[in-house]
Amino acid sequence: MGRLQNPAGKASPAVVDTEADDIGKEEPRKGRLRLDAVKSIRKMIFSGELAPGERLREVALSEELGMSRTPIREAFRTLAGEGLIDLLPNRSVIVSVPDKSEAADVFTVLGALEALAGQLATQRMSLEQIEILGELHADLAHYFETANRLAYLEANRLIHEYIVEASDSPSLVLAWRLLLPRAERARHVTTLDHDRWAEAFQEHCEIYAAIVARDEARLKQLLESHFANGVESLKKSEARKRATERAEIYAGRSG
Amino acid sequence: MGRLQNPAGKASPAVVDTEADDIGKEEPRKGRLRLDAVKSIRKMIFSGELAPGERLREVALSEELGMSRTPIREAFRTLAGEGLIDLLPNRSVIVSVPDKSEAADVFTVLGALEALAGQLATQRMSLEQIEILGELHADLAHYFETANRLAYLEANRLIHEYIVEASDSPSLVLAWRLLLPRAERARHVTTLDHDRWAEAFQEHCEIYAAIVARDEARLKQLLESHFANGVESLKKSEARKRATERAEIYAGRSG
DNA sequence: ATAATAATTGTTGCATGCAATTTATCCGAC
DNA sequence: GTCGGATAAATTGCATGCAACAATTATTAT
Repeated sequence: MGRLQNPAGKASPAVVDTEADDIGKEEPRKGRLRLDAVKSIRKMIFSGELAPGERLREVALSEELGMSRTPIREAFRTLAGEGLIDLLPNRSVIVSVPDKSEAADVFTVLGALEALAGQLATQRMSLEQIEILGELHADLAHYFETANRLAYLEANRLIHEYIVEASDSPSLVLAWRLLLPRAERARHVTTLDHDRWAEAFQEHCEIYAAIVARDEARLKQLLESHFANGVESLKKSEARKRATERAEIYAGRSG
Repeated sequence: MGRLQNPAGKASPAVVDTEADDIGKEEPRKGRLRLDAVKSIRKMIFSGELAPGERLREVALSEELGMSRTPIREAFRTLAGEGLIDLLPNRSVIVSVPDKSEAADVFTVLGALEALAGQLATQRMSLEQIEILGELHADLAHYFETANRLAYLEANRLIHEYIVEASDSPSLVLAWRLLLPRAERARHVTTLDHDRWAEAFQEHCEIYAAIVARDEARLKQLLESHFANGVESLKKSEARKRATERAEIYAGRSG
């Protein structure tokens, strides 16, 4: 098993393709093994392949991802910073177990952050930026009308990201980026029902209008309620899901 | 926050690994080298020993801190997550250069976070927690009256931390802790003049009163203005400092 | 002398080995 | 049969070595 170097060796098929560059701002040039590890492990957590509370062993992951333990270890530090895994002293690292209310929690905090982002952005956005946002909003509208759920969610994320970055507040962007993976994880376990979808889109239209009008106070309020409504919908969805799970248990289904 | 059991019943705050808050240990214990590195490097950045933009070389740091490159490298990942350093692809790591308005920026965001924390805390705090907060506030008052500036700042930090943790919102705590080092760095370059000190203490008294009264709306407003006032004072202080520096340059002083 | 290029040095990225510590297994006592 | 302790296996933390990449200096051509 003594693998020497792995130069240019795409020999390992287990590596997932790395297309989206969600979080890192480092250019994925050469030393990308660590970043690949971060993305792969994050994906595993989102997909549920790694269950909450599950132990992450360095050797197992390194073999699965076709790299040595070092980049895995370093990826752990990054993921720990995102709160996706917990580093226990001399013991294994485990996938953090999301509190049952984590989804609501993270959206609440994101709501506060984006409300502030909206305030700052209305003051600081250039006309070009508002124009770009208009295009993004048009995309969103298109995906809503064509009922393209996945594309809509991506456009939605882009808009929120754009507003946050337009706040021109490095700390705000930093904190927002930190929480984003958790929100994504939360989103992966919930579903967007159609009523909420329509409502959310309507809210987005108002948000866009408030930005164009540079109505700071209104935008803040809109963003706050946008997230609060999302949390509400989420809680309902969760309650429904729990009820379904209970029903399955009673029906004798185990998996 | 995603932790399984709380080991040995130590009612530790809701934070995961990040960095354990032990006080200085000279003995090269085991399993803590990485955390020591994080703390040491952070301190160097705060103290200015490592200037913004300065390159961090792994070997130099490892020799200075008496450890190998590995824990240094891992510490870099953590610090990069905090935004204190920037990781360039295959090049050196550099101390991130704080934007000249970073202090105001980070305090603005912290203000929004703590305003939310206050809202949540008023709903969720137990009577015991309020009692503990009362003790912390009494400490603060004592240090204010005895004009013990350093102890006051520490007590101040403890109170804010306690409120944040009392929010019982893992995401909020996570984001807050992320920004804290930046705020500390900002604080290290500013001074608290006496007028602002008195004003801030007065605000703290009102904050405490609002918590006892569980007046959510008022607390939120108080915290917001508490931070806004802090930012204001900061900007004035910065302007003063810049003026002084200019004067020194004209006077021919270089150090 | 200057500019382009090649050799050299320095630094980061990754792999691997070893020691320390934790976790798991087995055996005996109650 | 269950609990407790000693031993063995597994796993993490750290150190170190090697190769790739970047920066720097030396060399050569114009």
